[in-house]
Amino acid sequence: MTDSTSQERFLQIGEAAERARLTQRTLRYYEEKGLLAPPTRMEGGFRLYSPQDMERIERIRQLKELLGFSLAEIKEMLDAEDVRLQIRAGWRADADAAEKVEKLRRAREVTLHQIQLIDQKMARMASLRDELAERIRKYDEWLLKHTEAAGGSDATQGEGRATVGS
Amino acid sequence: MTDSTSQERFLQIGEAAERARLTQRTLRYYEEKGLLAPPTRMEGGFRLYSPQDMERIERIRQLKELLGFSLAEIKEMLDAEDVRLQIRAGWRADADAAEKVEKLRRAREVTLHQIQLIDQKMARMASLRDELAERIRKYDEWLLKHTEAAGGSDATQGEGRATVGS
DNA sequence: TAGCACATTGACGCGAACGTCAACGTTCAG
DNA sequence: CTGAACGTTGACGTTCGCGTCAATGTGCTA
Repeated sequence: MTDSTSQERFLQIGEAAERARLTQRTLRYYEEKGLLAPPTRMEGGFRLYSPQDMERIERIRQLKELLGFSLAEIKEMLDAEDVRLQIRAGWRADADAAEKVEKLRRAREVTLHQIQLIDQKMARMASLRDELAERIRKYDEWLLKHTEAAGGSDATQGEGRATVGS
Repeated sequence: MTDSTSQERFLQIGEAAERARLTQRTLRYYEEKGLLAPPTRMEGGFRLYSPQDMERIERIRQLKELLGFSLAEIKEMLDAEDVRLQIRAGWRADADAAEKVEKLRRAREVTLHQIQLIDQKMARMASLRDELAERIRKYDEWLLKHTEAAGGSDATQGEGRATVGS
């Protein structure tokens, strides 16, 4: 098995973009903006994205679409986070000590801050959700009143009983 | 007391913008784009925002900042949702019946869809959160190793034991 | 009645985040 | 070795969501 399904190979920009659900332009743009490190190239100059690159691309999408950060903000985050990779690499060849510990602390703080932001957002989203769910209940109430009053044929599209939940 | 504290009065664009944490330009822009119905005016032409207007403005902010929708998307949502207000108003003067029930169904669907989007987002955010929390644990692990190894003085800023949770 | 803060419309400007050519080089199957 | 598919670097264009004048009108105070 030479791994035909998905992971663990280097991808050219076309397939990379496709898998990431982004455009080639976007990938190049991210690179241009320093969000993505310049990927390795083939001899002819074609970009080759490693699985790690793909991971990072995915992270960028998450941070952008899910949390709504600007690319500049995302860059900051990833930059701070990159300590991780520097660790995996030749880190034990520790030139100086305390500085790296400090970097680690920084990275930890950044990540923690992200978590806090997520928690805040989720809380606010939950409360908005409640508001909307309540609204649904009102709609249902009114609809019941009006449909049973007008004793009509109730055969509009089969949307089914979508659960709203707590 | 003629209500000096906050609610229940009409505001000019200056104060309205201030309270909403937006700019006057933004409010006018929203109006221009149809997100806000043209508010009432003073005789001279100055805009006067009602409490309901203020509510709507707040909703727009929520949808934009929290969920990251575009103004166009928000407009759609609010438009569909406006059935609610048409209900509160002279609705019982029902000219025709089925059409309004249909509008209600539409509004319900739109709201339900919003809820589903929120649920999806929250799920993805939760999983991202988990990932980040896991990362924090790794950081702590490494930090422990490196600080106990280098037998250092551990008195860097009092960040405290920030809980990461499950 | 003057003066100043506040508002109005119109128009142009701007940064972010890409889209879209154009002109050209690379890869690889046949 | 040729052709189609794929990629490369500019460079200019576009949309969104406002910012920022400028010229002018309004509201209220003194």
